[in-house]
Amino acid sequence: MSLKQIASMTGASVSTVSRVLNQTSSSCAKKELQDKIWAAAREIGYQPNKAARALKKGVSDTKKLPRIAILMARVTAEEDPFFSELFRSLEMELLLQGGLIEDMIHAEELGKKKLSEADGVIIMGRCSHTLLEQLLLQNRNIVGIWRNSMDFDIDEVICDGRKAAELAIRHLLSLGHKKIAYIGDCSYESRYVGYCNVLFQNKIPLDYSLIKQTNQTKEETDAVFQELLLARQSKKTDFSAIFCANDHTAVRVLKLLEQQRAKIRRSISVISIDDIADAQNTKPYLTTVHIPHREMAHMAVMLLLDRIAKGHTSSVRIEFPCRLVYRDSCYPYSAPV
Amino acid sequence: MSLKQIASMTGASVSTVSRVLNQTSSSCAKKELQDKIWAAAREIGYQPNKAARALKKGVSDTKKLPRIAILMARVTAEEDPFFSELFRSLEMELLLQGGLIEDMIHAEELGKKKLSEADGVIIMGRCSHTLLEQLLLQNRNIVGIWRNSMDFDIDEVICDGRKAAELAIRHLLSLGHKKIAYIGDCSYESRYVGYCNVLFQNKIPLDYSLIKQTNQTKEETDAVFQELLLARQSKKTDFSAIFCANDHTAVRVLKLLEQQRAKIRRSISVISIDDIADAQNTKPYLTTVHIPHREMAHMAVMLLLDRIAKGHTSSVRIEFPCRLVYRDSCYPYSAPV
DNA sequence: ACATAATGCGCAAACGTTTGCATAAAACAG
DNA sequence: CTGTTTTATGCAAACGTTTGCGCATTATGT
Repeated sequence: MSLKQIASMTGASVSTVSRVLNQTSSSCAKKELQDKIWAAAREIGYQPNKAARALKKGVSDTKKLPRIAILMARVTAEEDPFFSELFRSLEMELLLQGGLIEDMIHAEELGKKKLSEADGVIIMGRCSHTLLEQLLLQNRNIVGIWRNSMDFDIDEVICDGRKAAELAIRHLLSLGHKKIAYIGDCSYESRYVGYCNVLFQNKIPLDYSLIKQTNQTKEETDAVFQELLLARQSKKTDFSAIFCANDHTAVRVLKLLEQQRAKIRRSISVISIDDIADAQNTKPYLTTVHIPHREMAHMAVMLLLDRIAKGHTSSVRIEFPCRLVYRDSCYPYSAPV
Repeated sequence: MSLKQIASMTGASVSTVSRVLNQTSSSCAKKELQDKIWAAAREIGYQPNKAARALKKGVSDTKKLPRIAILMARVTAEEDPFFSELFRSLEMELLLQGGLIEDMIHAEELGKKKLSEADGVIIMGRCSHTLLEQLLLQNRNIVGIWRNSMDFDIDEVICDGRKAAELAIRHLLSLGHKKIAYIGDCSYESRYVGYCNVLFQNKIPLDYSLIKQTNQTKEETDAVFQELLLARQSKKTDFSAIFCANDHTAVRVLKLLEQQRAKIRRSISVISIDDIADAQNTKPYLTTVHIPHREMAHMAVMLLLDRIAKGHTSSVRIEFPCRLVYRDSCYPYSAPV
């Protein structure tokens, strides 16, 4: 399938065919011949050879890669493994889809100059409204990922924390648990809301002695865990399951449970949200809610590159579903002996 | 930057350079010459011209276009102009992004054979659950557009009808209207829900004599309009605004209002949803809620082609916001004389 | 009817590669 | 030293386009 073929079909020369099909100028062939050429083109379903065309036109083969800045909170893998897994996914997708990481900026140290040089910005996690407003003035191509907020007019790729929590809690309920403790960072409001929601729907009153807020340091998790244990031993509150707001905490909790097995004398179910890699290094393996961060990153990058290429019109909200991963840390409820 | 340049730098011929750099066979040049060529290549930072290479290698430039089937209800532009505008947008985006419309199938006459040949399917509007289940067995690459349902596990591009309606009704409320009539097709549940919601939130009881269901034929719209007018003249219900579930109905209603201006003796606000092209051909121009069907189509096609290319993993839900378009058919409320 | 301008069309070169074939040089076997 | 294989290299054609140039044909103005 080529110009040559059309040429031989119509008796015209290759150059004429080229000129007609490209409509280089209206005066390059008689109407009659033009029709014949178009007919032939349609007949064989002509599609111009892009390579040849690009070659001839000398189109710069190296279309410059869009430069992406990533704006993120300063979070180490130690503090939040999920966050850094998400970041890796973003990196990978950028590489795969041909984006160039222009810069990685921590929200606090935003030197604005850099951002305006980037073609697009990915915001990971929370950032202040004032910052976002500033950003919007400089650059319309912004996609937010992993920020459960919907206030502003930027593209968002999200996974609903509330729904994830509901999935987890419903699972515990279906196993017969009623007294479910909560250990969570205060930055996971939506997951906490999900926890409360499901309990409320099932007419289980909140027991505030079972609800522990913590930042995610190991020390504080340990302390909070001890509080729970003490409360339990004083027979005031006897929970049979723990819902952790994220895997990072849950992994620590599993370790503590293992260490204190003797004291506890009853298996306690643990469930959480994220499905980080470490969730499969625990004993027992952690049952958790998977957040599809690979797919989310894929979508975020695709969306951003599309915005950069085609221009931004209407902002969009892309929601991914999460899914329960059944592993070994949840047991059917059994009454205490 | 080309082989030729390297050739002239090293004194070798273009063919030799090509062979060396491609390592076609280990025995194609003396060690010394090879080194010289590599050195030169490094010096100018040689990057092979992909176009030329593809051309020569005859790599099928015509990576076959994915074949898309569109599954849609049988709706004519006469019956629902928005639906056909959306369809046009889809057609355009498919063309633009390099999809091939394999077939257009009306849901009722689904000959299954065709669908399995397509690489992907776009479902426009509602379709039965059993049909969807069948479809999922044949083809995972399905994206739904314009179907306000979320039951199944397929990609969805949506615009929330409830929110659109809420936008419209809130606008009327902000203009001071309290008695707002509803004329709508029964297939627009979510818009009806939005209407009820806002009234409820504002403690305005529903007046069922103001709520008229209709299919969208001109005749029935006319009949329903007459009913409303009669009820009004009997002084039982005095509405000052009409919310139509879609522009198609609203356009007709505006015409009827214009015709009967003498009888009505008071301007009645009209608002609806869709923002079809005809909404700007009315007198007065119709105030309505814009549904970004172009952007939705763009996204749907992009998503589908991506699924086809990369495989489908987690289904996703993409929600576009709608936006109120202020035109001339809504007036501030003024008490009747 | 003639000069001039406009149009219609083909030839051939070019874009940067790759590769079959030819040739020259080297290596080897006798 | 001759004949034969192997190795090293260049020539030129091809891939499918686009486009400048030139020639032939037709239309236009006087």
